[in-house]
Amino acid sequence: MRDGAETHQRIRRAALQLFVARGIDAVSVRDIAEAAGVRPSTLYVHWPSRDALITELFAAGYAAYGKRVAEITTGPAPFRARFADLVRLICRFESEDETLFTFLLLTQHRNLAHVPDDAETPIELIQRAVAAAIAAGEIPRGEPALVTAALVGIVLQTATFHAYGRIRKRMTEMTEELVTLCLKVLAP
Amino acid sequence: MRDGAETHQRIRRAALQLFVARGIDAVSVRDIAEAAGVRPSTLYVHWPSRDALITELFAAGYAAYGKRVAEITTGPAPFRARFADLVRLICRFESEDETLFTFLLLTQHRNLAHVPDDAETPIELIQRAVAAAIAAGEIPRGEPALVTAALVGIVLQTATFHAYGRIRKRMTEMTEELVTLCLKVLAP
DNA sequence: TGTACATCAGTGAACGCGCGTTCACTGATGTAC
DNA sequence: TGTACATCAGTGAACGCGCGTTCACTGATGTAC
Repeated sequence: MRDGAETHQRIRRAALQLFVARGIDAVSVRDIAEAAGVRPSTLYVHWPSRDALITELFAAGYAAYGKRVAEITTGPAPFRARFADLVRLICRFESEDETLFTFLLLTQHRNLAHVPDDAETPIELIQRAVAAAIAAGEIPRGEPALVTAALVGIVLQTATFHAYGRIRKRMTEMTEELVTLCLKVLAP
Repeated sequence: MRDGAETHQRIRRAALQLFVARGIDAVSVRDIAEAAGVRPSTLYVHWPSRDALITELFAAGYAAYGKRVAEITTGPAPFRARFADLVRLICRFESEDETLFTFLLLTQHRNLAHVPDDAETPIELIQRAVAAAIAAGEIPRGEPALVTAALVGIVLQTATFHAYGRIRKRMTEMTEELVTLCLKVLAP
């Protein structure tokens, strides 16, 4: 009955871990409360609803992530260098908080509707940078959306394989191999 | 009260469409029944449970798909030719039944646990072919799981973009551009 | 330092609701004679 | 062709359950004097 902020964090962590392990819909308020060592009603001291907790978890992770993606994609460096940095950022982000990254990765579709309209998605930022690089002749011609899908797909599918245990190596150990693979796609 | 087989199919179709549109967990037995024009209890004439319907939908699609993937990946042609054919197969499969393909694509994680153990997943088949091609010196050296993730990621992320309306072109219109992108990854 | 009070994180018991599911039943269709 | 019966896809009403959520209450902590 004392440190509300500490309890708040404990519930967030418990919820995140359960969501990643079982999928959001398979986790009840009672499950989260039990894992956090509180009673179900305590969640309503900190959030107005189960959904608000989910949205907060997603929005918080997504905001931090999107901001750093925006800084890199809109920078002044050549496109290939920027994209290589982006891959490194994603791998670092994954290693810093694997649970949060996996949560964002596996629940992106369900939650993207909650992202404010004015905040552009990382995908949109990347696609715009790809389109600009194609227009400037920096990288080979191609449908921008398709090239973006290919680049993003290489990285996210690897992260997915990693999340499901199909790849045991840590993302940070594969960073440069991923960069190489992406640069191959961008080769003339 | 007559043609059971026709009703069976109508329920399958209704369920598939709702699952793709809203996500499996957001669709109730009552929703499916209403969309199929029957009463909820009718579903239990055709399946023992809601879960059995889901598993059947997934297993049926997955079996047909997996079989064709197995034929191509284990064929005698050079690896690059086989993989190009695989990309063409996936694009054709997507066009033949977009709803079924999207269902398999978006629910793969949830459902892969239901696939019988002796049936190898398409991913495993592809990864084994990749590993063999690397060992034979057909394609550049690299971690087989990572190369597989890159190749699969290019195709599936494109399909995901398409499923979410980010790419308007049909998959069959992008087949050869996808093949080209994948072959770039496999370039020496 | 000791007492009285305010605050507010956390609780316990209960709520209404929609869910998946059951089962005795109906009645249209196919079959036998 | 007409009648009696068997089949079985589909129904209607009801079930128990677990869910998210509410709210009056508790009691440890911080503050005022």
